Amino acid sequence: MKRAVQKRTLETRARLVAAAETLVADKGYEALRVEEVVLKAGVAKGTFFAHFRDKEALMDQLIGARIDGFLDEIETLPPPRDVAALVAAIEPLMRFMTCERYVFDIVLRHSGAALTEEIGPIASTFGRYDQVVSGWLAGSSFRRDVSPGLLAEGVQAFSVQAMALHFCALHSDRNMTHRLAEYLEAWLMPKTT
Amino acid sequence: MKRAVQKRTLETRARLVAAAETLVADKGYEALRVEEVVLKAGVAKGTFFAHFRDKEALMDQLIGARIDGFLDEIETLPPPRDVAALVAAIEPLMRFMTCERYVFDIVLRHSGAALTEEIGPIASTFGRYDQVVSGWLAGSSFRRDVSPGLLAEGVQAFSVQAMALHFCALHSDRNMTHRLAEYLEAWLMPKTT
DNA sequence: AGCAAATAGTGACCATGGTCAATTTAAAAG
DNA sequence: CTTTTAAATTGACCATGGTCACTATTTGCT
Repeated sequence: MKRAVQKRTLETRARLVAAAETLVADKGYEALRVEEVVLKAGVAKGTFFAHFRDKEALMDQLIGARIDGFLDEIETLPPPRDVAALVAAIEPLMRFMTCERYVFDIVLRHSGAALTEEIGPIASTFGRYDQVVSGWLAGSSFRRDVSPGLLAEGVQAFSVQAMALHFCALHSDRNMTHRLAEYLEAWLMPKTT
Repeated sequence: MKRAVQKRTLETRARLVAAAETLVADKGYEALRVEEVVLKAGVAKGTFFAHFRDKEALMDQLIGARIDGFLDEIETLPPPRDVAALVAAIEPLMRFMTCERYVFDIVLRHSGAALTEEIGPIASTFGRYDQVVSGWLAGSSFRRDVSPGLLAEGVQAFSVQAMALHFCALHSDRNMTHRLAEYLEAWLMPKTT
């Protein structure tokens, strides 16, 4: 027989998340230790793993929540008229995703859902992202020879590429958006003869 | 005063790599344990870390070597005339990179060099890959409105995307190459009106 | 209320990657 | 050949994520 989740459960979970968020705000994602989280939340270590499969599951949730926040912002924007506007729209999100190498690694690892039924927070945001960009591209002045869905996947692929290159010392910080703009210009507005 | 590397050093390193390769061949990359490697190589644990910064550095080397092998093959091929040929050429490499999720994660994490001077084996192979594809695209019948270098970066971005989606249960195994073909058709031969 | 079943929480314990002061070995100097 | 010095090796030790048998609590039933 199945029972409803107890209030206690929600509280504990909330305390764990709150503790983790505080610690992250203080020292960043990479420095987060499960030990510190449970200490701050006032629960035993085992409890943590009763709520999260592993440390990454917590990260998935924390980071996914942040990404969702950025997507909320993005959704309020009008459809971009050109590549520059598109890049400007998603720049804050990209900045967050590359705020730490560790964060970017986690985002990458979770961007594709591991299993169909087990779509995590970050994987969901990628779906949302695709949705938003598809919508933008559907009624735009960008190329029309391929579907908006495919176009959006391409935007995602190039965004990831631009972020990945951001971590090479060769390519300096502010080049990330320039690089993306160059990619998207070629992707969304090919000038083939 | 600096001294030349001792023969002993090379031998030890070779034994470590050989032991690791055997173990990987037997149980795969993810199951590799440092403990087992040093046991098989007949050295102490500390010795391992005197030769490799961490376990990932070993993985970088092992996987990088394999990728180089695939690139050797690829380089013997004639420049592909169309997208299908291009995809067919790089398919074996993609298959290897996605043979384990763990392998793909490592490849991703190392594909961009961490520091300019610290370009690891995998990062080098990505440079080589770009080189090869650029060469192919330079004198081809694909689009010419953007540089071969940029085109090659796009091929890389789409390859990564296709491989990443490969791990979603939604997209079945043999769809990886189809997906890539679709991307590259749109990327390399845009039919904009 | 009192009991039974399901759920939540605990903390000692384990697995494994990684460190480092001490030791051994090889090469150069005298 | 001895001494000196740099390099290589060692293994006890640590850090940290993760497990699990056991205890505690809540919920539903009679």
